[in-house]
Amino acid sequence: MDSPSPVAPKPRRPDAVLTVKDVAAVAKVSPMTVSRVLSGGLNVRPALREHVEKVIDELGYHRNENARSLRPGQRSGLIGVTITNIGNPYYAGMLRGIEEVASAHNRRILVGNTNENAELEKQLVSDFLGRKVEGLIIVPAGRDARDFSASRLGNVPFVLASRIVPGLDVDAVLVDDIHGAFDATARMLSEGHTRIAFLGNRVSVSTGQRRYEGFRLAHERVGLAPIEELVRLGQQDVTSAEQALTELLDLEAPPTAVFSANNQNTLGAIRAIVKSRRRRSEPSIGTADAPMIRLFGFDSFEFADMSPVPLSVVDHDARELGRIAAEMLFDQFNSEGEAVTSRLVELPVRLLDMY
Amino acid sequence: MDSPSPVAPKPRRPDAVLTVKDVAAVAKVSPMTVSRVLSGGLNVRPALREHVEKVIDELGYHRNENARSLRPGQRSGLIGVTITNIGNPYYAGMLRGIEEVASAHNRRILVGNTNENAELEKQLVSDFLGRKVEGLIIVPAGRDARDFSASRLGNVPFVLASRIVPGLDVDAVLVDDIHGAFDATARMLSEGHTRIAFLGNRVSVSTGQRRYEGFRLAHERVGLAPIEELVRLGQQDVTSAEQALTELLDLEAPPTAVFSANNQNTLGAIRAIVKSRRRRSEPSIGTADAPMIRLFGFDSFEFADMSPVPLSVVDHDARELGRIAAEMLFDQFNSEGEAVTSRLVELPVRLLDMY
DNA sequence: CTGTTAGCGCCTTCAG
DNA sequence: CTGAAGGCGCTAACAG
Repeated sequence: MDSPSPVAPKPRRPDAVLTVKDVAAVAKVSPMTVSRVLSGGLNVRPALREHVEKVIDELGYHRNENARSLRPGQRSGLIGVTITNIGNPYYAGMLRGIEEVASAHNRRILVGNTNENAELEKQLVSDFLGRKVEGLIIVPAGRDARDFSASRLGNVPFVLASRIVPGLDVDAVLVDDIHGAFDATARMLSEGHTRIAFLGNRVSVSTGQRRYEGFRLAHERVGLAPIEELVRLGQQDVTSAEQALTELLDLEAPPTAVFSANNQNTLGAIRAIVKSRRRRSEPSIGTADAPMIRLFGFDSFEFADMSPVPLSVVDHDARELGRIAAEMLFDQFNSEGEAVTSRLVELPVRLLDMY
Repeated sequence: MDSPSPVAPKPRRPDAVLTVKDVAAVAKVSPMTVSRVLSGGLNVRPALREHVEKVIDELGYHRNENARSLRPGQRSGLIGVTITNIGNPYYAGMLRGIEEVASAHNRRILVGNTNENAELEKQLVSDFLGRKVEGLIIVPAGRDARDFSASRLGNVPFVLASRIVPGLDVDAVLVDDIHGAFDATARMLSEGHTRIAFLGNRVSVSTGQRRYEGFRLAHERVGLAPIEELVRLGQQDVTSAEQALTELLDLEAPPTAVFSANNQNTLGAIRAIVKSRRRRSEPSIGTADAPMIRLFGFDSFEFADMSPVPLSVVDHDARELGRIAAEMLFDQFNSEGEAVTSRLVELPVRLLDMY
């Protein structure tokens, strides 16, 4: 291929990585001069600086950031992010927002998937701390506040994203779950629905709890209460959600409306509705004889507007949530040692009709 | 100076991060013993080991991995991943696959978003190299093979994922675009369709080019050629795809079938078809008078099986693609200096009928 | 089994 | 403007 190599670098070992010394040797200057050039070359004679820069480029040298961060006062430039499921499009959006802000602050992100496993989360955090991350953004899988104590976290600034941990008073950004669920439910109630099903995930997850709370409060406001036999919790995937709603639709007195508290449950609900109508040979669109069930889901998803079932969603921007979480973290960097009142941001939602 | 206080650790500066020395001082052993305990404590008296472990835990000490990786022969435990758009669910799936394998090998991942920007990509890679990543997995935004030369990449092992760079002979994992498009097209041809539209994105992206090639080859095999007026390239979003197909459907001799080369185009196609039938007051299902147009799309999506238009897809698993890319990278680690024949893995696809 | 020494790559400090 | 010395946290190699 191409090898008009003008200068033959002679690293000590053939496979060894280049160091400032190697560059210095080739450029015939001291390592210190190379170091200065790398840091902007403010106090270096312009001609020399250019010469050194050329050598750096020719050799393909990259400064060792790890060694650099070893010196006291130096920052590692790393932010640790742990997510319960990176494959989830929702968290992908969030990650994108985090990356965006981190990049703008010239930081890189270390990403770990906790798979909803608190033990794994602890290990990842510990590893990240070992890599001297400057801060952490965590979608908590664990529910034990002690695991997130300042000492366990090496006094590193951190922010909880999307979920909170009970009893843990720290910076966090959440979706406004309660208002979102409240508004959606209130709307269905105002449309005349009184038998509204609730499909949610484990209440032990803070979002699940908060969304159910909004659902309950909306009923309370009009002097009603959720109908227990129509409340199904704990569906973590599309299949179990589909099954749950199928069962409800087969009841003597089925629900006339459904609130699904997250994507998986919304998708399952749509499938259950479509299949149920097919099974009963009902038309795919609502009619006087066979009115379409009212469906409201928390969180939008890709192609929600292509849903075969009319659908409204409580929407928000995961990417924005990620951005805010990251901004909060960088805020903490700038207010070292100041008042430590923790902030809770609740990202506003909007109701969207996808039909 | 200070009286022996057995419990209270005395770090040099109040906010300084703990080091092995601090632990050693509190545990009343040498730093070396602490180091040994941290590395598994093989040659340490069990009682002493437990004592040290306890101190480590109480103090909340975390070993500095950056300092550790400074020693020669030590690995950084980092893999760099650059992706053109982390927010894209497709790449989120891929990232998950990568993380899964990296984790299994006890490596962490540094993730960067290149936003389809070759310059940004170069900067990210350079930064990652500075952090001494052991390897790189890249979804290339750039198309200049020189940017990926071994010297530019610091001789770090790397793998291209999802796309290739022309003229760059390195390990890569791709979807089997050509066969996928070929098989899909062949099937439509065997069903009797001869006027098949093609909706694709920029041919400059390797996947776009390869998918068109499969489309062309399938025609060639039966002695036909793609009909140029039915080929529309360059639609990057749902709206432009919808518009492109709408135009085709309004031709004197419209296509009887459509091959859409990616998600965005498939969704646009579905919309165009649904609206076109509505506009002409044709029933939403195919009839003898108004037969449904045949639609085949590359890549599946969340609601494919609920499409209002009968649809087949060329499906594959992005997570599996990520896994394979990571496996290939770790293979390279294990075959340092061996034969450097680069491997191209083409992930098999499967045709699915979603009706 | 435990401790001492030295040096990884870089940059702050201080001399020249 | 340039260079030399020293030390960041850690652990191989070598004592003891």
